[in-house]
Amino acid sequence: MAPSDTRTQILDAADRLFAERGYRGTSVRAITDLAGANLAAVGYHFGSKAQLLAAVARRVIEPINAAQCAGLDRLLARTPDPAVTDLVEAFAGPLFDVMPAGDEGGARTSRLIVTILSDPAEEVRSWTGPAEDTVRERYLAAFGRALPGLSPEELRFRMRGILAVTAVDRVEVYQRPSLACLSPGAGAGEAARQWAITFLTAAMSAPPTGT
Amino acid sequence: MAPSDTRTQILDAADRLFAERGYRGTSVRAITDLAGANLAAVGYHFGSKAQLLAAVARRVIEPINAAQCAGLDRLLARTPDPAVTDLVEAFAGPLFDVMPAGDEGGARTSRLIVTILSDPAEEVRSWTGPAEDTVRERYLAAFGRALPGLSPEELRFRMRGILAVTAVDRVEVYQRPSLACLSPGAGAGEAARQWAITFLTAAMSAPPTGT
DNA sequence: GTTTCAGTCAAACGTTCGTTTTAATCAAAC
DNA sequence: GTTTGATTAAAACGAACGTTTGACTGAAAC
Repeated sequence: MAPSDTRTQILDAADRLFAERGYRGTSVRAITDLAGANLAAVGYHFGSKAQLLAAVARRVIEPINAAQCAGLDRLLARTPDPAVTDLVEAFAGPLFDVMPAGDEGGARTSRLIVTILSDPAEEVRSWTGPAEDTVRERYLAAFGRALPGLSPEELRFRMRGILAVTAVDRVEVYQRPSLACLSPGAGAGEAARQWAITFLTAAMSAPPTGT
Repeated sequence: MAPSDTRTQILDAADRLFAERGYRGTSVRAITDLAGANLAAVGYHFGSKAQLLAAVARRVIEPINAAQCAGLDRLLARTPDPAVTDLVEAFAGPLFDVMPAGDEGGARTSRLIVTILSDPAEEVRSWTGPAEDTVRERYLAAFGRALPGLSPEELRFRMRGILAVTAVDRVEVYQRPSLACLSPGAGAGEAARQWAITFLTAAMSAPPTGT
């Protein structure tokens, strides 16, 4: 058996409940109940509720960061100056690829990410490591070469737009399933992915705003 | 004196604290302390913490909705088929105009809006009225005429993108002031407004994604 | 002068929270 | 068979929460 099966079952339960109810809206008791574990197991395996959230966050975000990094490496191996479309796809694509078992097309995971990223509490945002900043800086440099004439400030603004569009769209669909345009399954996620790439490529390629 | 000065002071305090710490992260005691009022005043004037949030939400969102509606009316009075740029500006502009006294360029109000919109709790999202859906449907129809060939589903996706970009950008700046590109004040907000219009006009005008 | 009533106040209610403590469990090591 | 060390279990901890209560206030109404 894996090192302490309860540990991963708690991670799974916390993953789901944090996404559905937020960090403060989820009690440790609710997590251990869903995981079929004892209340004290969270303290034993993770130390505290905040450290449990950090573990959940790392488990879901690290693969995305790795995929974004690998995608950029793949592009740069071909040409030193990739096209905007390719950069957009390499950066935003991994956000659509996360879909663990039981996740409705990755929407629940997206909900978890937004929950973590948008929570104002310090303890919720303090899980982050240096890897996230590194990959963002690398894409920033690549986009800067693909879009000469764009001021660094406006470029940063546009990169924030990429994250906003990819994350928020799927969150809304998750919260209000009536918004789901297509039947659930692989089809819906794939359509949203293509829409996002179209939308964001056009947005990123816009001429610079006059200062 | 206005009808119960404590009432508006509680509204102001709740506005600030909900934006800074979220709904669940803000205790009624913290609100009444900041407002200089008694703990029971919230129950007396609003009924409950959830109803206080609803009052705060209505107070901040209603002017935005009215401005969006008026802007569309103004455009439609000139021509039945406004350009995409004008529609983007009329829709996204009011989100940049909200800056009550003490708000750092409207960033705190944006934070409040995102807090309300992204909170998973039912009681937080249940403040909404029919006015919000109405104005969105009107813009949807106007964008549909300006962008023929776009499927209704992709059009809805793009409209969600508008909200995502305008809201999320300013939230991030609010949470991490180090991201602020320009010196604070009227200049920073105005630059972001122009960047957003450029970004979103290009995105909305993109040719339809092949099905 | 008395009544009235919206508003304020201190105090307490019962509940839920995250965390800690202490004892029980159980397979592997010796 | 006993010891060991990691894991689980039950119970309790103090603190913080939203809400309610009942007394108090002070100016207007009569």
